[in-house]
Amino acid sequence: MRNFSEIEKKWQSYWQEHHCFQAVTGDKSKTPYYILVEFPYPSGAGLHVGHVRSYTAQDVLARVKRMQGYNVLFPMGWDAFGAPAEQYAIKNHIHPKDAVKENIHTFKGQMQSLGFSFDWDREFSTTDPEYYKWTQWQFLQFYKHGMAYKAKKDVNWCPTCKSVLSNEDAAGGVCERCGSKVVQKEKEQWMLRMSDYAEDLLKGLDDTHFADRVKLGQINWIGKSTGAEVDFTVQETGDKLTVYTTRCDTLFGVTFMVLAPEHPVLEKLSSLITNMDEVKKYQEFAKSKSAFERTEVNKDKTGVKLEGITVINPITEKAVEVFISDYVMMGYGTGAIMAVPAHDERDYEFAKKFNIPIVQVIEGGDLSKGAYTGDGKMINSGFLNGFTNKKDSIARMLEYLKEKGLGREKVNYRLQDWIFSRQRFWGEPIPMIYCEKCGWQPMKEEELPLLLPDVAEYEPTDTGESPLAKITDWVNTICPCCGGPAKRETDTMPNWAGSSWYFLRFMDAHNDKEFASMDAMKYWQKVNWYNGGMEHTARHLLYARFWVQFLYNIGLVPNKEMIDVRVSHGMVLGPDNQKMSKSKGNVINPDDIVKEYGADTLRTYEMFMGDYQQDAPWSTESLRGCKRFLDKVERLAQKVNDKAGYSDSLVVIQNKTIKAVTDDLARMSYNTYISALMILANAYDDLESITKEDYRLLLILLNPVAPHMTEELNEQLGYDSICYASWPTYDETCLVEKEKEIAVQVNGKVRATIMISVDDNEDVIKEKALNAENVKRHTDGKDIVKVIVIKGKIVNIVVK
RNA sequence: GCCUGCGUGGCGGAAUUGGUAGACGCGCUGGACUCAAAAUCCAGUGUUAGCGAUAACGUGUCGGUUCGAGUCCGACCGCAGGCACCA
Repeated sequence: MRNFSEIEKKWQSYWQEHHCFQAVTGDKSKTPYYILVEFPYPSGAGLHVGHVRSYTAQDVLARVKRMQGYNVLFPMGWDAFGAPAEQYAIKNHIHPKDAVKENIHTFKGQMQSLGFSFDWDREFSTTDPEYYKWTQWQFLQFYKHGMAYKAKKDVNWCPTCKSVLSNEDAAGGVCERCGSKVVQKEKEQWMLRMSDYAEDLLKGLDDTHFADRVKLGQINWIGKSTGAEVDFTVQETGDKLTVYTTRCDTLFGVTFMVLAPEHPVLEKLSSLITNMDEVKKYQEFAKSKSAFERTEVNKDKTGVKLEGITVINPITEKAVEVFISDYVMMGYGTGAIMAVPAHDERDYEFAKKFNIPIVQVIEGGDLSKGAYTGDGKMINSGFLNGFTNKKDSIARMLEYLKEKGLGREKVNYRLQDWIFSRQRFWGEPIPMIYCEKCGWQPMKEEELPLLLPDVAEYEPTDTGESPLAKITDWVNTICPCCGGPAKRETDTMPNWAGSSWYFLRFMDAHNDKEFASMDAMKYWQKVNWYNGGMEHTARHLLYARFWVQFLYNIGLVPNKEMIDVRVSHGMVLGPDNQKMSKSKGNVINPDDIVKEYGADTLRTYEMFMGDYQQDAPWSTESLRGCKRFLDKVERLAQKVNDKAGYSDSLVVIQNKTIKAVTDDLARMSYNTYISALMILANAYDDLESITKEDYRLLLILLNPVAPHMTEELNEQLGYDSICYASWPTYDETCLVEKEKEIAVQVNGKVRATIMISVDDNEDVIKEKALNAENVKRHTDGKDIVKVIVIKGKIVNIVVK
């Protein structure tokens, strides 16, 4: 297309003026189909070629589905709260609101220049008060149903900047801004009881069609494990101390116990612990470490023995020593473990360091080299002696524990409650009020939204509180309960909040009575197809599913899972096969490509570059190849004759292409979709002339990926816009070629090819195969043992 | 360490249920058109040997199943991503 930028603008306006992509909620004449792509974070850097890849893939799907007669909902919006916008604003001395407005403008312009068929009538930003009103409203529902609570939690704290850091900003245990060592500081934070939903989130996966790798990501994150709780007794006081283990079969091998440094029982027992100073010092030491350091693997085990305390192993009734160590986490299980150094690597390391005895209870391995974690015959294990495998031993031990009341079966999840507070300005204010007299009180729902104040200062405070804390006018309010003086919560919600339900809002984006009406949600039902980045498949998806399941349980959404298919796209890497980054200087800007080659070329290339779910490097040379292909399609217009119907010689390849392309698109094989069209275009090019209908078929099949030029060429043929066309269907009977070349093998090696016709029976094919010149050379003088004929595919002759 | 994905020409990648490995595109080589260039078109292009027909080898490595393996099974090596002291 010589004037591609003009043509692209022309059709972009045409689509807008004719509302071609508007989804009408409630249209009963069509089947609804909801296609979603992750709404972007509108950063200052503008749209990335990676965005273009997933948006194009979904746009292709949306355009095909429309032609197939579906009522397609394909919306777009903005996920604009969060730290990057705040930091960008601080750095550039502008209000985050203005920064976001600017960035959205840029992003939207870029998207429109690429011709994506979004329904812009449903556009919103998570930062719009009309939207975050409902995010706040939903938080109140969590609170009212006992799902939100305040708890003391450690946060990453930079003592130099006096600021709370996200895990990303504290990566490597060092403050990103000033380079100081990050420590842990306790802060009261709002929490959502997501761990209550662990089992439902796991089971719910059965009702979805997520890609396997996505499902696995969810399963790993939830981290279900089945084991047992076993009660040990403190010898000196008789207090119960419970551990969690998945290996209760090794109870006879327990030689010590380890508690997390924060374990609450330490305070209770402090009068008995004779080296409490040392214990306190270790607790401080553990706390001074960042989450990063603490979870760093392969580091030396550290810890302190609790002098004056021993616990009784309920099975052996022997006393063992107790230690504290930071390799035991308070957040998982009971914060206490029974240590079996013979059969656990971490316990083994610890035992070696502190000279604790090691008792082998399973045969196998070489304990001078490390713990044996495999299966085997039980030894030194009382009533378990003679058991030959883990499974039976665990079952027997559990039975025994239950019988004697010493323990019980227990399921644990790694999934923890969701820390919902951020000490930031640029987020949804949490609509809670603290009154000295009445405690925490929710705001009245009718007073929502609680707007972010419009102020000049939003830099972080020295105390680690949100910048909102400085705005006394805003903070001071009255208690909704008693009417006395009270203060607002100054923390804001995390970035994940607004993105946990935005797909529901798209179903009914302008509703000012509800976050979305039940009628609208019942009409659209679910997101049929959701694409996004691999980096969001674990957390964003889990948060969104949790949010939806909660809304379902209180009767506000029609389905427990509101997303059916989830697929994650691969990254677009730089030409050097590295992740694109400014510092590497390998960033490709989509605007430059659109300007020089046109949107259709960029779209086609990004679909052609490789497997959609796999990373692929950028190549401007290959991009030019796609431009050449589109130019060739344009030149074919000169070959159009005035004959009616389709050319006879093209019927087979046309039907084959329709089938191939339709199947390819259904399985997201965009690169082979393009290649099939290249083959078709080459077949057209081989002919002297083609008919109008031949040509139009190619244009329609190509339209989803190259919508502008195909619309233009289609118009030149005198047809109505492809927006009103139907997706072509194929005729099974036209797929079979009358004549076909197949290979003939001798002992598995191809020796010749023969032409067969549809009417040939097996004997005829056999004869043709055996008579082929080169086949005879390889069979002469040999015994033919067997001739295998796979009809329409291959002949294999076995000789001796 | 665990989980997941991937290893195919000079390059990006095809091969949907085992059936002509390398579709399609890029690049490269030669040719046509042109005063010349660009664009376009034609031919060739896995490696080795041969003028050629053809032959041998060839999908990370080793082994297996099969008339037939890139595809299935077993062991291993390498790369990428995710989780990570989870008891």
